[in-house]
Amino acid sequence: MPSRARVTLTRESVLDAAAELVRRHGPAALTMRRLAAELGTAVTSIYWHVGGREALLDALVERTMTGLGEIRPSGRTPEHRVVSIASSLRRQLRGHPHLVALVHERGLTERMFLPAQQALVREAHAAGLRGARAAEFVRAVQFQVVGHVLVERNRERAPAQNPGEAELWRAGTAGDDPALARALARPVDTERLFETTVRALVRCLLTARGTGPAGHGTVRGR
Amino acid sequence: MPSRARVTLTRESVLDAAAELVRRHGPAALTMRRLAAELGTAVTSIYWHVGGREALLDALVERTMTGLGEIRPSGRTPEHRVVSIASSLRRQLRGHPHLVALVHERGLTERMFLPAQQALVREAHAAGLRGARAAEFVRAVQFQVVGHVLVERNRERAPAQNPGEAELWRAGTAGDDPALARALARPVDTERLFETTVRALVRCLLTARGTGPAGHGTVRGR
DNA sequence: ACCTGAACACCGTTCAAGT
DNA sequence: ACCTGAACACCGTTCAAGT
Repeated sequence: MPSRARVTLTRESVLDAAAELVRRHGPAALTMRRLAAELGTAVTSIYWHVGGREALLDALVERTMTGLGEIRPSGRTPEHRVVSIASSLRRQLRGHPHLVALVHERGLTERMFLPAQQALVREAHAAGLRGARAAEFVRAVQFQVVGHVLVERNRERAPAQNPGEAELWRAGTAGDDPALARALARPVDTERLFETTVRALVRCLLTARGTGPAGHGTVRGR
Repeated sequence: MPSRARVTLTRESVLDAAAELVRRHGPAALTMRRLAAELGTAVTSIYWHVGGREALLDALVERTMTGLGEIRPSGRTPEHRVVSIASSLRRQLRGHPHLVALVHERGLTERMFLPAQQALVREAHAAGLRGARAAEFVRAVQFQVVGHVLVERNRERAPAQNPGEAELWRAGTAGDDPALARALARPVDTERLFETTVRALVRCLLTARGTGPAGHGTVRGR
């Protein structure tokens, strides 16, 4: 009260500072001591407001995730609308690159997809899928989108692979298909790849007619 | 020389001990000090043989990866063979659960797929795909398999989601489809999901006829 | 060529003590 | 109710010194 050189410390202000630290320098830069320095307080004050580092990260992930915004499907057919849901989620996650790492580290990748699930269920229903079939469709899209984002983010921060695709496909390993070798030596256009694969997956799963999902494994599913 | 209470320290023996530590207690347990204790040497000796922690992890990932074993496609059609390649890679990676985390942390997920690329290229050719189309196919499968493994491994070590799918789909949020709600509240059968999605993706990409991969721009794909 | 301990600059967390 | 510094038990890495 007397000095007021700083904003009064609250749970919110701690989370703000933490989020800013992560945004600017990545998750590794978020140490309790550095955060305290940024806030101009003693390290131990943070423990009073948000608990330890684990709790802090939990709260941070939670807050960022709820702020991600609505999923608004667009397009006329279910196929287009599902692709738009997937693209929209991907775009949102790419807008918070460090969040993806944070969420992954904390074993919460599944949570990243929860807000999109309802939207997907609606599209599955619109496409005539119900029950377990619809559930499988939702899960398939979920795994593919989240998985793609994880791989994409990962490769973005790994500039020099060793040995990378470029070297692997320089020699005559391509079975007399130089165009293929050239294509594989080039960096991936991940956005295009994302749309292509999601579209292919959706098309196949939504139009799969007949006796349910393709049989699998040793006996015969369902 | 005089005491010889321990095996002579070599680069190999250091890597052995490190791999064992990771296998038994996870990557977080691999600290230089603990490793030294395990080996019965001074911490600094490790630096002479393998360099710092980064170099150690690099070497560890490298060694484990080369020991993963061959990819042996089985099945009569390209579709079956591609699915078998994907399943085989997934199985190998699941046999080294900590490796996946290690590789991901180090931004090397792409490397996990390199040994499988050649096999996939052969199948793409056998299916009549060439050049950029074949490359896109390989990449699509790559992203999907690696992405799936990442998501799968991630959800395995996140026992209690909060709020999880179970809670989300308990209420009447399923649009009068109780079977769907029940299915989404249940844990995922990831193996089945993996096979279904890979099969769907492969089928769609291998049989896509016409003018090349689906258009992707802002306007309207194909 | 190989190994050592001491030292440095960091961590997260606890706890008794202040106001 | 809120904040503090001291202390504890850890980290990875460097470096001069040993043999």
